[in-house]
Amino acid sequence: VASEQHQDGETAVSAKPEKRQAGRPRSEKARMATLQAAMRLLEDNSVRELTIEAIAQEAGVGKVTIYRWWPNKLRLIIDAFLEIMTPTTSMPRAGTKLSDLIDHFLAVAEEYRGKRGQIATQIVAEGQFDRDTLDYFLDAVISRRREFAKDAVIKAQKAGEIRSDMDADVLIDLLYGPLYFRLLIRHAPIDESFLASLTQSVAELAKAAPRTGA
Amino acid sequence: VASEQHQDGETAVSAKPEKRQAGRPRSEKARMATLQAAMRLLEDNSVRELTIEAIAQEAGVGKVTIYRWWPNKLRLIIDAFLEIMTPTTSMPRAGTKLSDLIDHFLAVAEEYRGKRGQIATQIVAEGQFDRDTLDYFLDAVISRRREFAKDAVIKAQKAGEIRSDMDADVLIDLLYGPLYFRLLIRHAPIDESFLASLTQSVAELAKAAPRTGA
Amino acid sequence: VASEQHQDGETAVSAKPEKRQAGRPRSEKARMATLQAAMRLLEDNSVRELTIEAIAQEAGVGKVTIYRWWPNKLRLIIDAFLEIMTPTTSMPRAGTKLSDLIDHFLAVAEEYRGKRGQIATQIVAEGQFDRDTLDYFLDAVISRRREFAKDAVIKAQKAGEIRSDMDADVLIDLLYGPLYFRLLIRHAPIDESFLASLTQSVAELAKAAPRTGA
Amino acid sequence: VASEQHQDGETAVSAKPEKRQAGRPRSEKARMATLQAAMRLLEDNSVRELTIEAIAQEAGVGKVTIYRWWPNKLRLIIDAFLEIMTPTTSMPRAGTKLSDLIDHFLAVAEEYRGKRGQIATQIVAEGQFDRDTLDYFLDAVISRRREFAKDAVIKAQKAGEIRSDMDADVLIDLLYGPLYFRLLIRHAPIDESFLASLTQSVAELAKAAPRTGA
DNA sequence: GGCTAAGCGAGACGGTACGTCCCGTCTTAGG
DNA sequence: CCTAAGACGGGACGTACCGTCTCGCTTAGCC
Repeated sequence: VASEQHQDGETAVSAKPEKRQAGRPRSEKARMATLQAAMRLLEDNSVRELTIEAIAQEAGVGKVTIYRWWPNKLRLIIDAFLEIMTPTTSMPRAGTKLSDLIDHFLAVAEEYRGKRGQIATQIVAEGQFDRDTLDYFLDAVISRRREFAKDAVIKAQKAGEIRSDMDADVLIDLLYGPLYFRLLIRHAPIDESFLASLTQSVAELAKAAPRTGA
Repeated sequence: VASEQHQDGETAVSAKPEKRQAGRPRSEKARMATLQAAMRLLEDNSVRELTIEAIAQEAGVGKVTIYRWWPNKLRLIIDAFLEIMTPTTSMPRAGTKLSDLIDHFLAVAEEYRGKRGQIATQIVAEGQFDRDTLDYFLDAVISRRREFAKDAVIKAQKAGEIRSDMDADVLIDLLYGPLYFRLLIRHAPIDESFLASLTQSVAELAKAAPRTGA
Repeated sequence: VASEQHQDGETAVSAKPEKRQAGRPRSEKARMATLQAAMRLLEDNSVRELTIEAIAQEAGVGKVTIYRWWPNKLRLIIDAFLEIMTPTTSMPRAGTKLSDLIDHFLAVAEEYRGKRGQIATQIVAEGQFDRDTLDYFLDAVISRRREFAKDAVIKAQKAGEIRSDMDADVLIDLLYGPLYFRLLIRHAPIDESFLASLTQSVAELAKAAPRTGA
Repeated sequence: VASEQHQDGETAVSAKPEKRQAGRPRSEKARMATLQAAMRLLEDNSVRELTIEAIAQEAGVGKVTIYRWWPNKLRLIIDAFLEIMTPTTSMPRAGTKLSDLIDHFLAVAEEYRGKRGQIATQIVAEGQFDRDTLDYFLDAVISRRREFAKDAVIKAQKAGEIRSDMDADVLIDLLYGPLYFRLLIRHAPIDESFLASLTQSVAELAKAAPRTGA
């Protein structure tokens, strides 16, 4: 998916279309084995508990091979998360209806209630200690959804479905914020009644006629 | 604040009011030195970078002394966070006004925009890998505020300030969720305009007349 | 037996026959409990494995009490060795016969083939790293026997039982040296045949007529 | 010299003459640095005082590297003792003369009166608490000399230089026992007069005509 | 088809922190 | 003033991973 790797510094438009590099090419087999080993180990271990050493062992791959292609554990895990785990919540086409936004949110929420949410949560947690990691995850996961959502909001505003004095970012945060809040703080469950109440509130807010005297 | 320590198992009503325990009593000096050393080191290091060894060194305290009184690094850091850093956001008396709730929220948000928020955020992050840690932080920090907030909401509902068909928990999550969301994901700043927009939205939602046809 | 303790500096002839010192007197009970605990633990542990902490625990005695009366582990163990274990090889009266010397040697050898020898051996071993310990053991155990042995040799020389050009110290070393050698190096067993062969050789050497042309 | 290391279990005749093992080979540089650091530290510290940590530090080597190749401190020290310190007392060819045996003994005694003897002595001392250590030292140092000595004795017996009813082991113990005795117990010095008296006695004993009526 | 160069597995390397053990000292209250 | 209990500062232990470094061996494209 997004693994451009961390060693080539020639992203720029090089003269020839394909530089042709000498030597043995990267082993796709090793790459997949590594990603799969990581996911397999994530079944029973937290992101924190995983070690590069254990992944290399499990994958039957040398540690150096891992370090050659990923700068650190988290990048590898995020790649695994993306490549192997996330074909699901792929973006629908943004409709003009408020309900499209909410439907997508509910799909995400549903998915994140399980193992996947746990891992995403742990990636965000680790990201607190490594800005690059957080940014990478943001780019790869959060931003994509956000762009879709923002698109949807703006279209809906144009269509008169959502009142136009509403900040799109804040509206989206009002939807996703409480979800992540409960995922991370775990002070209360993410159950049907919570999701219903939340989406209803946001919908109501979005639809409300612009206050006249504001 | 809440550090009852992790070793005594006789909280029950023992025979005599004060059992009087043998041996040299815990050194309050060592305890404070440790907490202060932790905070001092947190100025320049992330929670992750802190090591028990460095704290012990900085505090002029034996490692064992630390392990005797705190089960792990995080508990120590949370205690430091509570004891030394948090006299600030102490609870006001819950008024009956919606604005009391929002004022308190703004105070918390203000405080969390700086160093303190970073630390809280890192504690929550570490909590993802240790349930006990998360619970401890929840109990000591989140729950207190939440109880106050919930109290305020309910009083306001009785006073007719907030419409009564609103789930108090969800309302509070709508307020705090987006704040934590931005603190943790950092996809957008926590600035005046965000806080204004957010509080206004929540206020509007809270005040709105119950929908008739729901 | 020999525990003069390491703190009082008033061995000198003080004015009054019994100075009468203030405060609670030393607890003989604690002293014996300590020595006995040490010996009990020596049944199953090497001198090295013993810790002051474990001895204090086993004896139901405070660590400080031990440190008050013995400067270190080894002194305590030697005292225990002397007081509780060694009434056996107490000195016979030195006879004038060579056979008295050899009989005593055989008694010592017999005793040292078991647990006791092991402990003595370990004390000597620890003594390699603490001159005081070695000296204390020397004074208390080795020297006593040596004095007896030397006495016996000299008497025997005067009586014409042992030839007079023989250095008494070397003769004794020829007897005890091989015994300690095998105890410490364990290259060969200390069995009947070894003891027979050794004592016979020494006896022969002691009796041999002085070489004429020396 | 004898450091076969403590991890390979395939000394047996494996299929191919040289198995060729994977991975980076052991660093001879690290090995020598470690042994030399150990010896350097032994100049000023007793065997007991040495710590693996200090050796690693001094050698500029990781602790794990040391643990990888030596099971404990003593094995490392013995290897250092052998490799770096002991080219000296290497075996002469065993002659048929009693004097060859005694000359060798005197060479050993001379060498052991200094630093080297101290270290050997401390190794034996530590060996009292770890059978493997003692055995390893025995094999590498004591046994070699003993074999030479025994060879010499037997040849001398065949040549009529030493009387044939003498147990070779006991004869050797009569020579070396007193030396080690004084080294370990330190009750008397190992000086010229002692060595002269000792060797003379043993020589006399060895030469003495077999007792007729034994 | 042989040459060159990078990728590969294995695993040793220097290093940092871990959590534990015991040292010898200290600080309580009680005897 | 001694005693039991036990907390204290300190230092070494042996272990776990880190990220780097050699090894000998593929595995490819280019000459």
